[in-house]
Amino acid sequence: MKWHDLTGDTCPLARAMGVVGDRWTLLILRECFLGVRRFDGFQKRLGVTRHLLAERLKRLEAMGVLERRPYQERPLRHEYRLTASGKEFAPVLLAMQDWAQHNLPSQEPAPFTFVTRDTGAQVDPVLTDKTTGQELNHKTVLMVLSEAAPDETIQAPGSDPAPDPVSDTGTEH
Amino acid sequence: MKWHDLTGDTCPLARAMGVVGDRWTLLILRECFLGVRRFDGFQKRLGVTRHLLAERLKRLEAMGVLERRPYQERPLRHEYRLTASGKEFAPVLLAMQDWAQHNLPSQEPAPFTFVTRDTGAQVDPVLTDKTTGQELNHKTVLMVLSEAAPDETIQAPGSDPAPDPVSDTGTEH
DNA sequence: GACATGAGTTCTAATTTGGAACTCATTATC
DNA sequence: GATAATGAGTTCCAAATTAGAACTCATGTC
Repeated sequence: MKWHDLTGDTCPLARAMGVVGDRWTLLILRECFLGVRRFDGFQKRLGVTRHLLAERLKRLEAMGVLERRPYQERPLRHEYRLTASGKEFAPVLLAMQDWAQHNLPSQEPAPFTFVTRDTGAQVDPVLTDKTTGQELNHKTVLMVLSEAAPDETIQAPGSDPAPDPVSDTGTEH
Repeated sequence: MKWHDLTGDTCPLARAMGVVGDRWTLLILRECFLGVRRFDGFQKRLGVTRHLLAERLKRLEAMGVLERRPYQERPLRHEYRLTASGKEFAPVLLAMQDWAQHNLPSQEPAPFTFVTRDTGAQVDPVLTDKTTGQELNHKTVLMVLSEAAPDETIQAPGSDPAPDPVSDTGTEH
């Protein structure tokens, strides 16, 4: 499977991987949210090679996540900014940061935080349902195949049929 | 920069990239949430090479996201299950799926959906603050460097100093 | 004139990924 | 009893991607 097969996949997560499925792209977006806009700004802060950075910025632009716009002429220079689509990526970054902070601990504190714009307080993110307000996590939400053909249903063959996908099946709590 | 430098980074997002920063790992986790647990199950559904799959599963286990446990002896066989840490990844997957569905559209419908376990209704995710209930997005949240040294502050040199990192600075709305 | 800045591009070498075949233990089939 | 089939990898080579460094080009500064 090639990289670009992913961007046309029917699975939204696979399409997302076609955009941010590498070690650098999400970090580039992190920098965007921190206010970085220029090529050398990204390059110096991330340490990514100029080659790859150019590649990634081009792809993010092609995907509509960033836009390239001139900030001066003579010589002509462009900067990269988040589009509306790029800005909507903020919750993903927040959720990912929160997960990593809780599950991939580090000695050092994180080099940045998310604060609310009005009060400046640090945020404590939780995913909820827009209509019911219910918290969304592995205990409350189930991922289901939409109309899978019978032979496409997932099963653990043998003695453990049709498990509840997310919950445990075994004897442990 | 090497792959494994990321897993020790002070930035949680960089550490997260050390785990899911490639095209396959997130899709492997997707399959886990759909109930897949066995090597050949992942391999057949994803089309990933056995070589890489073995690599990735090993890494997810090493990172504490999956655990490998025997489900039979003679011959000894193991299955892969989400750990508590892995299950906590659900909101990230949900946020990512939601973003991709809205921002990387496709002709075809998604092959799966997230529904609530109690009512079976499709979820409509939104990230909120646990204490205030405020919606968290690019309009309400700011990403700030924690105690950056003066020379480390990010700035667009020249005529556009200290921009509000996330909002627009230009004349457009 | 020599050096600096900003945004890339080009080149080669190292690493990672893809594809396919191979292993090994055990069970099922002819 | 020999021959597949299953499940979970491993091994090998070719192809693609990434890293690292140097180079370009237009302008601006000392």
